Amino acid sequence: MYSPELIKGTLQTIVLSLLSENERMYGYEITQHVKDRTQGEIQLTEGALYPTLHKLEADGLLTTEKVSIGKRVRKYYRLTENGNKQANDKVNEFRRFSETMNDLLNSFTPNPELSWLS
Amino acid sequence: MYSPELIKGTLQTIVLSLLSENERMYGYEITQHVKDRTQGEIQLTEGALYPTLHKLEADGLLTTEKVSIGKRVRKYYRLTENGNKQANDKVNEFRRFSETMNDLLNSFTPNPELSWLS
DNA sequence: AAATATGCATAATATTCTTAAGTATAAGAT
DNA sequence: ATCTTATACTTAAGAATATTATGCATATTT
Repeated sequence: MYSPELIKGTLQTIVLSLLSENERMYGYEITQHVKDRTQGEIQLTEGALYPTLHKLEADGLLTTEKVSIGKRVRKYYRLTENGNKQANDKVNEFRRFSETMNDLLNSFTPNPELSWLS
Repeated sequence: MYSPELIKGTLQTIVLSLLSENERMYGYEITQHVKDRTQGEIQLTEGALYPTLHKLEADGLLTTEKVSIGKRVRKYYRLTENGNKQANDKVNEFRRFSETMNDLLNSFTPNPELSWLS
């Protein structure tokens, strides 16, 4: 697992991009999808995911539909047009950001013994 | 500029990696260095940077020395041994994370018109 | 029958950042 | 000379976002 600070700020990007590939998904499905696709390296917690989904819905980027599965109710999320635009923007931004960061860290070579260490 | 959430959690990584390349640096120098090297795409704010430097020092990852420049006092930061280890760890972690994320977003192709949009 | 998996929600807390204000010296422009 | 911008550090208030924990309930596996 990655230290949690790193994942911060990428949750919306992850959710929107997954919903761009899949017509509709529900919360639990999203957590499993991410876990599987990252070999367990990114595990979304419910306490972070659900509030985020609610916020994206409130912002008009997602719509919901409830579907009964037996006695349980599943809540599916689907992108709006605006949500799709945001998905494009967010994913592109992350890719640019990750390049910028890697450039910035590029001159860095792990060195266990720097001469000037105190 | 990137949306601030994205940069969250990378500040320590940035600071530690820069101090791994440069024997010692002071706060303002770090902000300028990052700004220059990222073409202004990442601009550290003082309100974020200085508390972080103080925390890293409190955690024993950095040491400080004050140097008088005329009437002003400049505070230089330098890695400790532990700080250097953390620098290695943090940079490696970010690189892995950025790969994981890019894999996760990989199947994503920007598409302005998904058939199922609501 | 018990344990695990599925499924959603929210409150309390912690972390980390933004924004803003305060303080002060140095350098460049008008 | 004076004003503006750059240099340089600090801290407080507030916002945003996540962690941790709790609660509730059904379904499946052992």
